[in-house]
Parts: sequence; C-alpha cells; structure tokens
Amino acid sequence: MRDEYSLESVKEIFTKFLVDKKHRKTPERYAILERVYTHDGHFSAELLYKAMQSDYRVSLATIYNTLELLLECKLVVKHQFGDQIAQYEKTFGTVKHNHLVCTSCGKIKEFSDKKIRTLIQNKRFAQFDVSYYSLYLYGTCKKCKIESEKNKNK
Amino acid sequence: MRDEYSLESVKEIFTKFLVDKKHRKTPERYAILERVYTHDGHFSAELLYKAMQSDYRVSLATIYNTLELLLECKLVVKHQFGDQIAQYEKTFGTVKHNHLVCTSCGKIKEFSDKKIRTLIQNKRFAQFDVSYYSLYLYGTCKKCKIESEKNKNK
DNA sequence: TTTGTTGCAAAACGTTTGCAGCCTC
DNA sequence: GAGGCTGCAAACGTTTTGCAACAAA
Repeated sequence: MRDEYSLESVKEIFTKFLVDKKHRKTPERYAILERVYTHDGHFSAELLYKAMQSDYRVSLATIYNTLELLLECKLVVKHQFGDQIAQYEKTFGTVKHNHLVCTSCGKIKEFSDKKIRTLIQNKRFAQFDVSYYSLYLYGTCKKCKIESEKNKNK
Repeated sequence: MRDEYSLESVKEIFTKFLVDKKHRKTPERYAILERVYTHDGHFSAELLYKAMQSDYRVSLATIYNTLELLLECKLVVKHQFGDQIAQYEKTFGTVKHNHLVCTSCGKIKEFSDKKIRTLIQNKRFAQFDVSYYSLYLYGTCKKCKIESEKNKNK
C-alpha cells in the first residue's frame, strides 16, 4: 500500500505544480508521471517512450516536454553520465545517492555517503544559490578490470 | 618560463603514451596538444577547431580523435554540464576544482574545497577503482536571481 | 611497404521545433 | 471559444563514421 500512497501524493504534487504554473492537466502528463513512478532506477526518454507504447500512446515530443515539467517541480532528476545520453530518475521515495560510472562498460552503480552528502549540502556561496548537485565517480568496475588484465597478458 | 617547461613535460607525457599504445606521433596531434595547453579554462571541440584554423588546418574529426587520446592519458578532462555540449579542460597545471552551473544562463564558476576533495578522494570501493570524479552544483547565479525577482514583481 | 591517421562529407544520434488539429479550461 | 498541448515529421547541432589519399614506422 505504501507505493499506492506515494503515487497519489506524487500526483498531488504534480497537480499543484500544474495549477500554480497555469499549465493544463492533460491525461498524457499523468500517464507519463505514473509510468515514471512505477519504474525503478534510471531510464532514458527513449526507453520511457518505448515502455509506454504498449498501453498508452504518447509522442516522444510529449515525453520530453513532460520530463521537463517533472524536472521543474523536482519530481525527477536528470543525469548526464560522461558520453551517455540523458538518464532520468524519480526523486520521491528514492534516497539521495551518488554514482559510480564505469568508463569501460558504462554501467552505473549507486552509493550513499552521509559525510560527503552533509558536507556538500552545507556548502554555501555568496553569489550562488545551489538547488541540487551531482557527484559522479568515474573509473573501472571489477568486471572490466579483470577483463583488461586478461588482455594485458596476451 | 614555467609555462614553457610544463608544455615540454606535457609533450613528453603524450609521447610516452603514444609510444606505449603504439599510436603514431603525427604533427596534428602535437599541434592540438599545444593549442589545448595554451588555452585557459573550458573549451568545446568546436571552439578548439575554430581557434586552430588560423594557424594549423586540422579537421574536426581529428580534433575529436585527439581529444579522445588526451582523455585516455589524462592530459585533459571532459565535462558534461547539464544540457550543455561537452567541455574540455587541460589537467596539467590546473588545480583540481569543482563547478557551479547556473541552470538559468548556463554560466560556469569554479570553486575549490579541500575538505570535500579530501573526503571524496579518500573514498574506496571494494568493487570499483575510481580514477577521477566530477562534482557539479546546479543552481542560480546572483545575476539570474535578481533577474527572476524582477520578473516576479511585474 | 604496411597500415594507422588524415580530411572530407555523409550519416547517426538524441533532442528540439513548426505546424495543424485537438481538447483543457 | 481561446489558446495551450498534442502527434507527426522535419530540422537541429554535436559527434561519429566510411572511405580514399597520405605519411609515420
């Protein structure tokens, strides 16, 4: 029931945002929001588009448009990992985390570190208002490291 | 003379890398390296391409190819700030820093924080070898904040 | 001589845009 | 009824690729 609840509250937040900003409450927007919130982990605009085709037909343009709105009201975050295409992720019900990006296979792992988080979140600037941050650690995952060591010995 | 010196050592590092990897030492590659290292701050592939046209004709493809090599041997770093196009930056002679990205005007400011840097650099993972990291703080710069407050009062 | 590298142009890719018709408000 | 939103397709800008000519090893 917990998921049910959070989906409802997320819809409420979105509705409030749409009303505040005088945007229209279209069925497409709610369908996209629902899909985003029933998906765990990262997704691209393309993936979301394909995933939706089966039960609700929306254009890719609308996906992009709606993701933009969801970013604005902070119901999703957007990641740009190195060369990769933009990845999105729901925020509500997701613990704030950082990312390990393998530069060899592109795989992403998440990690949390309270000390780092606290330190960054408490940082203040005279000339700049921080609204969010992203910390990406790039490197090589275990699997790729083993792979590359194998190749060395050839 | 200090710059002179570092340019020479950077060339040596690049040469060593090229030889190790059995890549060819082409004049284009050195011309690009030199240009990169006489430029302060961020630059895009396009900018580098245009900047070089006046004194050394290289194709954009070669620029991309060479930047890839320079990334591999860590003589440059690549940034992907939010929606913006890829930005590059020399590493040698540049103090490690983090970035403030204004989501309104896109301007980038740099900042250093020893505590944050130390904390992140000392982080170790069992299944992952970190080779570098990027920390971007997104928000609104003073100028854009004043601008948006003006618009509110209309 | 071999083959990695180049320049060029075309292609690819994710994303944005223009527009006619639709549907919130 | 007005005009914001939609789907569609075409356009966009950055990056990659295919290929013939070139030049480093």
